[in-house]
Amino acid sequence: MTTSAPRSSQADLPAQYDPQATERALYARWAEAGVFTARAERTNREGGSVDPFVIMMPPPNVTAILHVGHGLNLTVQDVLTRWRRMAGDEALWLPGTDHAGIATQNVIEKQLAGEGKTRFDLGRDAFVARTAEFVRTTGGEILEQIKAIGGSCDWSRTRYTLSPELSVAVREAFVRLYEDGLIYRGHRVIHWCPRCLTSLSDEEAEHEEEEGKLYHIMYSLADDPSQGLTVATTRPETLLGDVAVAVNPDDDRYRDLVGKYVMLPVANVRIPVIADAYADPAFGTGVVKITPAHDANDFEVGVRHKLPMPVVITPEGTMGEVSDASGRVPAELREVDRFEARKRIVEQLRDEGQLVRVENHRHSVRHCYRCDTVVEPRLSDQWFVKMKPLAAPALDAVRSGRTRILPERWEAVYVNWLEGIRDWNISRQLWWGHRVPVFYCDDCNWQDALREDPNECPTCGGGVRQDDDVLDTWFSSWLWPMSTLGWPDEQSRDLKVFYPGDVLVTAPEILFFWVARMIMSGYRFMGDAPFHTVYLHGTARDTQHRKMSKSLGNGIDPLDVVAQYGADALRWTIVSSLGMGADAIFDPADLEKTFAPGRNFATKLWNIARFLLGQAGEDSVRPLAAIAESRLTRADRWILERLDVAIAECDAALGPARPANGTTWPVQERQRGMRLNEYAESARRFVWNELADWYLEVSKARLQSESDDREVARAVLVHAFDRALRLLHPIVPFITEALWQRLPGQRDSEFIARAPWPKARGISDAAAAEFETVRDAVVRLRQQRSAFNIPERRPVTVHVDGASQTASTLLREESATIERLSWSRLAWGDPPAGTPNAKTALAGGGTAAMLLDGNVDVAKERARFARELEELEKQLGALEKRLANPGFVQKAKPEVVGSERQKLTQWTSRRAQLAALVQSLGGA
RNA sequence: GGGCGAAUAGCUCAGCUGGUUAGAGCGCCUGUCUUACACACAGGAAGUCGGGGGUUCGAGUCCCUCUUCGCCCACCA
Repeated sequence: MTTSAPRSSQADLPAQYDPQATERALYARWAEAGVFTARAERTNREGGSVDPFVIMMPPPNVTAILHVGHGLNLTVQDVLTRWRRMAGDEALWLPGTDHAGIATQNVIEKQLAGEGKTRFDLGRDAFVARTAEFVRTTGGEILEQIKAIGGSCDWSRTRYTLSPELSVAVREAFVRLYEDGLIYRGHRVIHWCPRCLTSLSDEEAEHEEEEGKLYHIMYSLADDPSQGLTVATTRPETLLGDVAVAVNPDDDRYRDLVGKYVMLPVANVRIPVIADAYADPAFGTGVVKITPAHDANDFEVGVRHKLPMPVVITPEGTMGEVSDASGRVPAELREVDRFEARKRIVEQLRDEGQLVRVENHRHSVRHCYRCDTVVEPRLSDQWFVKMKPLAAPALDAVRSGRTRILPERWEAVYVNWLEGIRDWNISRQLWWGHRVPVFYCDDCNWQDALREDPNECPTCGGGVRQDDDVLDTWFSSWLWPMSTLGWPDEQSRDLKVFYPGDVLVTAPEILFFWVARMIMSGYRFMGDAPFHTVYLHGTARDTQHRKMSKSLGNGIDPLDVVAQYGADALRWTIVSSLGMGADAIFDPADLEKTFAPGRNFATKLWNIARFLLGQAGEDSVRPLAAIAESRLTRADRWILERLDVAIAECDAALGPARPANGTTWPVQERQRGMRLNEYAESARRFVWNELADWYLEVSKARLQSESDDREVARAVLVHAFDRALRLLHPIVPFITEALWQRLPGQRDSEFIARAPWPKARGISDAAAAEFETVRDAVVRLRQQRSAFNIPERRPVTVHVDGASQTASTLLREESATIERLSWSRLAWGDPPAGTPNAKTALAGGGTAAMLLDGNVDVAKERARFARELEELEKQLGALEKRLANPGFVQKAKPEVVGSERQKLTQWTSRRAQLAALVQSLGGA
């Protein structure tokens, strides 16, 4: 053994960890060594022996710099990926970005507006080129941000939804669905954003509750102006597009009027009174105005009754005679904004005495999810995907347990949505995106969806033109789990090896937009779901529980946190906050309060390493397996057992990585795992409260000795810390890697990032439990010192008496440890006569009574014990009652009853001890 | 309108199938610059588990109800 001074001491390591100096360089080394690159040949899908573990990163929008919500999403994925990589899987976390159709186009249009231009000034090609250029820089920045927070993505497989490769996939999917009759051109009322100038899917038009008005308007009978019908509407401006008023066929009030005509105010056209069950007699007046071109329900009525469908609102949201509306819009209302027109029309109705009354009316109004403009329902021609056939297998996936959704409650939401699914409007009147691959010949009316651009019309040889619209951005996203792996090339190696993947990590907001659709496309094109687990994490919110957003200015820039506290601190705080399904609350006004715990934890790890390197030295240590069990002390056995417990808890919290049978989640496993906060807490408790607070303190004396026991202590210490670093690496990858690299001893990998995940030793013995007694004794002595204000450094002698034989032996054997950790000296037997003493006692299994000398207040101490005794009596009474209860003994689980009995024994003896103490201290 | 979730220490939250004396971090109080760490150490105070009712031998945990907050869905003209 060596007694020379360690070659290196903690002087090498400054007192505090500096993430800035560490993180970037470490990341570069990982990347250079290809640690994050998935190797297909190692997997059992290609003759290798290990399972693949695949996570597809939800591609961030190229427009947005990352906020802490992204940080949360990415951290979860990275923790899982790093965990599985260490656990032996061939882990693939595939990164990429999303071209984000509307969002990106809006950004560029805003830029142009600043220059006093519109996209039409540039023209389509120039606009697309400019957007692509913008995306090149922002997209790159995002990927750098992911690296800064430690994301262990496989950068060799980075993808982009608008890349040539993925565009091929998008086109293939479109053409296949078109050929299968699942994509069709629909003429109907859709959601239209007058600001973005495009149609939106149902999901993109979000409901918002608003305080509105319900206007009651008189429509006079055409043949008898003295009579009329009162209709109720929230949108009077649409009356210009009215083609009928509807009453319920069973509504006696209006039966006689069906078939007659009314005069439409303002527009002054005759429209019929029709009978349709859509009119609800109980709502308003029971009479509905029918505006087929500007209301989805009215459109249905219009179709049923073969009514004309005049469009009276322009794409820009102003009033106008767009189609079939000749003579309906008065000249003074043309080009007037719809909300201004509403005011004017109401005024006019009031003036003409047609406005019966106005009442307040709370209702929800749809808004554009990108710009918040009130959406206008408009009759238009759009491309739709028929969803019912796609939804069926996706429903079955979740019902059967092929794919689970966590937290479980979202499964019901998912099922509910899919059961009522409606067709998906996929065409957008934008320029930024995948162009609809449908071509037309204006000469012979030929039309088809094609994989390759045609030069001429295949039917008549005439010129062809491509559809002007682009596809919903989600039409590329929904293919992500397969397009990123090479689909539609069925021979693609990555596709064969890494599809289907494992876990999808995202926020609940895009369950419908994205998750459900990926499952649908997975079944449609690959015949299987793309993942077996959907983990929906909470939303990042501020302390007022408001969603963090750019507009509210309450966001946190993860890079700020990285700069101030380090990536590990950011990740630690995030993971600690990840209760299953719970939102994560961060305080943007107090980063210190929010992220200091993570930084402090990193510093703690750093200092454990400083101690280890300084006290234990960097000389090689024996592997634990080379040390005979008999050489291990109680403390050694205890910390090794605690390590086993920590490993077991971490494994249980993270849960099964995949269903046991590989395909379907059994009921008992379906909700297990993915408790990242519990995993973090277990690991933290082990390394801080057990390893650092106790084992390390206990080892100090041994490490300073020159006996062979020093080598044992070094071996155990290094082993335990090594395993702790491994357990923590997925959460705090940088500092664990930095420290692990310096650890003396055996290396079973070049990087901790690829080192094997810890396994429990599975050895447990009574000696480990005995250390708990030692710990109890130390704690009790410290409490006494504190209670009696005896300074820590002041030596006191503790006289032990009344101990049971076993406890006495144990305490004698461990007295050096107890003395050291409690700054006390143990002596056996009664104190010298005449010393002013106070009795005290040790807790737990050590039943020894002790005397603590010094100038202590006997009465005060007696009172303390009396209080403790009183409390114990109460608890003991309840316990005795419970154990005397036949119901409990018969019905409770045997192990519960057993532990209660054991407790009774312990408490009873403690009671006797306390009673004796109180008495000996002069108590009544 | 339909559905779902939350309410536990001053703050942010754990507490998984009902069963130790309900836990953690931060904050607070007392002491300590103990040769790894004051971003730390030791000790401590602090909770009628939102209100009410019920089931049970036993309820923070299950059921009903009320209150407050939040989310999702919706063809409330």
